Amino acid sequence: MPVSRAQSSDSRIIAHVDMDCFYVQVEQRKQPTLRGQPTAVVQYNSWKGGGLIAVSYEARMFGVKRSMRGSEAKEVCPEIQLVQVPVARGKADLSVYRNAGSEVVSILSRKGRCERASIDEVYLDLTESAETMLAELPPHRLESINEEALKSHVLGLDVQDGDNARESVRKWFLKSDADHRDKLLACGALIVSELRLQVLEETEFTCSAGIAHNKMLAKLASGMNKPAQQTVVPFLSVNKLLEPLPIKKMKQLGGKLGTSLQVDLGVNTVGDLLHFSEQKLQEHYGINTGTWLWNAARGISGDEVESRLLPKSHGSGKTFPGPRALKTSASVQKWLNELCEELSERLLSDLEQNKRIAHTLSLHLNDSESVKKFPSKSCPIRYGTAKIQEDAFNLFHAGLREYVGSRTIKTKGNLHHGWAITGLSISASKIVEIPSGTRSISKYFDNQVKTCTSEKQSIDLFTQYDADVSYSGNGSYLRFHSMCPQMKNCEEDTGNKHFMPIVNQDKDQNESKDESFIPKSIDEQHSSFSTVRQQQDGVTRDILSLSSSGAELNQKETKIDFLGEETEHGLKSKEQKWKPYKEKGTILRYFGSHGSCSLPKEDHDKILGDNKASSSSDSKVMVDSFFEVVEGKLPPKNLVPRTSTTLSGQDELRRTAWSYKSDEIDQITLNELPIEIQAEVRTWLRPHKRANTMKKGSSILDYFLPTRNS
DNA sequence: ACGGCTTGCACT
DNA sequence: TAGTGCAAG
Repeated sequence: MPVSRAQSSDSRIIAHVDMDCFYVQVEQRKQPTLRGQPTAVVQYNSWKGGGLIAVSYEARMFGVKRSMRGSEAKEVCPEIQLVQVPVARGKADLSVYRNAGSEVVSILSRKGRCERASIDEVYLDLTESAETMLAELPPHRLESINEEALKSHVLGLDVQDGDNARESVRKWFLKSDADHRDKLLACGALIVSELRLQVLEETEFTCSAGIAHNKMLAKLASGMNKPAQQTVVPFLSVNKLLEPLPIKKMKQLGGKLGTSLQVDLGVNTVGDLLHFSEQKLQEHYGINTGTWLWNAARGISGDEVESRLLPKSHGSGKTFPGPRALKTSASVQKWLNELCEELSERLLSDLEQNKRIAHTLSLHLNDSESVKKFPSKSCPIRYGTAKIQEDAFNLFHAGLREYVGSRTIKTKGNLHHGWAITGLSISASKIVEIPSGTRSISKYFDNQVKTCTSEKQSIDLFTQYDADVSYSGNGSYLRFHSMCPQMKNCEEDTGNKHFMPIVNQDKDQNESKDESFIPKSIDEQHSSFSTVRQQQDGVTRDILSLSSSGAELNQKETKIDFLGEETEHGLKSKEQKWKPYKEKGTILRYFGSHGSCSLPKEDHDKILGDNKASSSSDSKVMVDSFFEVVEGKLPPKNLVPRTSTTLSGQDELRRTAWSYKSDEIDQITLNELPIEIQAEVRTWLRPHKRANTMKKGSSILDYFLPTRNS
């Protein structure tokens, strides 16, 4: 049956804040003479004046639109000022805008829970702040309401014109017998108006905002009165707002789904959508989307504001339209190198500034020449520009082989290999924070990374690893897989998901001739690896630091699995793969702090699915971990071999799991650590709690199911 | 033969 | 999971 929870319990106060033509404002701040002038930001001026990506409101009045070319804009608005996006490494560089966005976020996140939704938008959950305000200093007790708040647009408010508007807004704010939800909204609007003023004072940027009872409505509202204004959506005006609204104006319905609603169901406004039962919508669009649509039409959205001030991934890409498409391996490599350089730089600053590490590197390509899509590829990330470049290029070859392999192709001497890359992008995802207790460790990392990249050397800074939080079986455990370049005799590990592509050099030879691409020899690659290995004489070498946000599960103990046997280094194989690290005589020494109890699976799932449950004060202990790879030593006594109950019998034979108790750590072991880390580890060995960063269940249904059951 | 470049999320 | 596709701005 229809969902009822959101309607009744949705007295949250949510704001959406949206910077006005943000890139333009950033440029205007840099160059104040542009203020007040019709201005647009363009990238790549050479072809038809470049493409517009942001347009000032003055320019919009002339009919200038985003997606116009610079020359078109000049036609409709001759006096328009066109500012170019900075270019670095042959591509647009958006870092100034990203940084400006961060400035804004740091201000807007002062009140309530803040979610950075894009480079220039945030959502705020102001429920608590609004409730506090209402309890302590409700608007009707205020002597005055600030100007900015008085300029609010309150939907459904009877407003004549001119000065009257402000007067009725004031009355709305001061109304003491208003609906409780409206009072909270009023508080929210006051808070938002103050935040917006702070943004203006501290950054010189204006923004617009919407204040409503959920994200969807807040977002809708923030776009209604721009620039530099805010709009409030009282509960009772929701229906009037939505009914006449063109379906495509709703977030998520601006694309194919919206078109389908129009074409297939004849739905043109949100009001039209009301005539369809939830079941009917589910029949057309599936259970999740169907329910979502049914709710959306009624202004219901359980979507929560996530607490997140930083992006979840970093990417760098470029298009090579039509004639400029990349047709040689060498040109792809060249551009990949540029993209990887940018990405690496951004990863490094994320590490420095936010103590975060990405885990996955992905490559996406577009090929114009064929209907068939070029496959995306990913692998574990290794820090250091050269490493990233190398891995990216390997990913490209892995994709390429798959791509051309599946189609008949006559290559011989033909520069046209049957592909032409029109889009190239590389991205880093699965970014996790290094636990706060490991600051000095991250610093240690940090220095190494810098050293490495500045010397343009390929040093294995981060030995590859894979943190695999397993939720299956009885009780959970953490599994760490150390990774290294695949050498001969490695057994396939079915449990591991990351593999580097195979680089078949025989196959590449044609290309190398044609395109002067010289593949790095396997020996070379190995030597860079063994350089590090050689240094590993008894002392700490490769240090892996890992925080697993998903690991905020209760664990009696954490077990580390590592796989088997040392591999040969001097192989002459022409193939290289990435596979699980298997070292004979290698000890993974592991230190961790652990929770002290375990949960039955249902509770376990509950925590995973419910952000609030685990962020509350009774949240369970976070598992922090830290281990190093040291050769030629036996496990310290405090590493007790165990058999993991979740492994199959065969795996049990191959794997050894070590669990560790923090109070049994061997001082000698500790003393082997770099001096600056020792103290840190000692404090860190004491169990401590950490905020949960676990995402809420993402299915739309998840938002509503809890109430259905209750 | 062009709207470029980034993000995030749902689905499978 | 990794890979694909959609959507937004």
